[in-house]
Amino acid sequence: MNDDTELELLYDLSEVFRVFGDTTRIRLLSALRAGPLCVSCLSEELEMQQSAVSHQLRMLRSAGLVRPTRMGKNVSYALDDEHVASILDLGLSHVTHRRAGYQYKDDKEEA
Amino acid sequence: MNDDTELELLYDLSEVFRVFGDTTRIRLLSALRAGPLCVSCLSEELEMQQSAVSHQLRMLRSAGLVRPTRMGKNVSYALDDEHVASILDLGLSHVTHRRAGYQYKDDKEEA
DNA sequence: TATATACATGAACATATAATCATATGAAGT
DNA sequence: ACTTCATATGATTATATGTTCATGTATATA
Repeated sequence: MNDDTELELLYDLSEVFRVFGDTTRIRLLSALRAGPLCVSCLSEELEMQQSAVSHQLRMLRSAGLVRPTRMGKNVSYALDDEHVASILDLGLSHVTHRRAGYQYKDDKEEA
Repeated sequence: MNDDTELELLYDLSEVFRVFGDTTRIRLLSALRAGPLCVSCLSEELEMQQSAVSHQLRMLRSAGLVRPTRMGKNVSYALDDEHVASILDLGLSHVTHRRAGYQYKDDKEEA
């Protein structure tokens, strides 16, 4: 793998994480962990406007993290990939580990 | 765990991913995977201004992803946590898996 | 102490991004 | 065909974010 390919890979990598790196999208993914849900259900669950939810679902779709299935009038969304759940889990374990008391020497209060 | 705590957890989670979700920071983390490096080395490696690198290292520090150690005039940065490498790896495996030919029905060309 | 080197940081600016509003599309029922 | 319900999407706007420039701080060395 040459430097250029590696760079592209890193670009893709940061793009994936960027998609995970938003509160609304994380909440959507988290809600879908329990199983597929339609847009209006997600909208109620997060107490957000349907439009906002749809916009974010679109991003998740483009990133290949969720998959839509039409069910009559509704569209049901599901996590697309085992990786998605794994990444969520690993992130969670990191966060909870840090919460559990592990502290850093400085920068604790930084922006 | 009540809903409030869960919500906070998800906020923290998205924050962690947000930090990973930038090209410069991913490149920094990736460079540090091979071992600790000082700021000027990272600056050269990424071919970016020292100031930009420092700003991003500050974010990585605040997030607890890297740890600085002063070595004389230089400051050496290292990945702070095993989790960091794991998360990078898992993200990479997701990206490479998708690259390897798995394609989605639509949304392939979306923004 | 004066100077140089390495790094950090505040301010400013340009760009990216998420929510909202209005509206379009699409499916189901009358 | 018309209406209703569910979802998608374009445009707009407010905010967030990354880089640059200028400058501050810290360490080493003459």
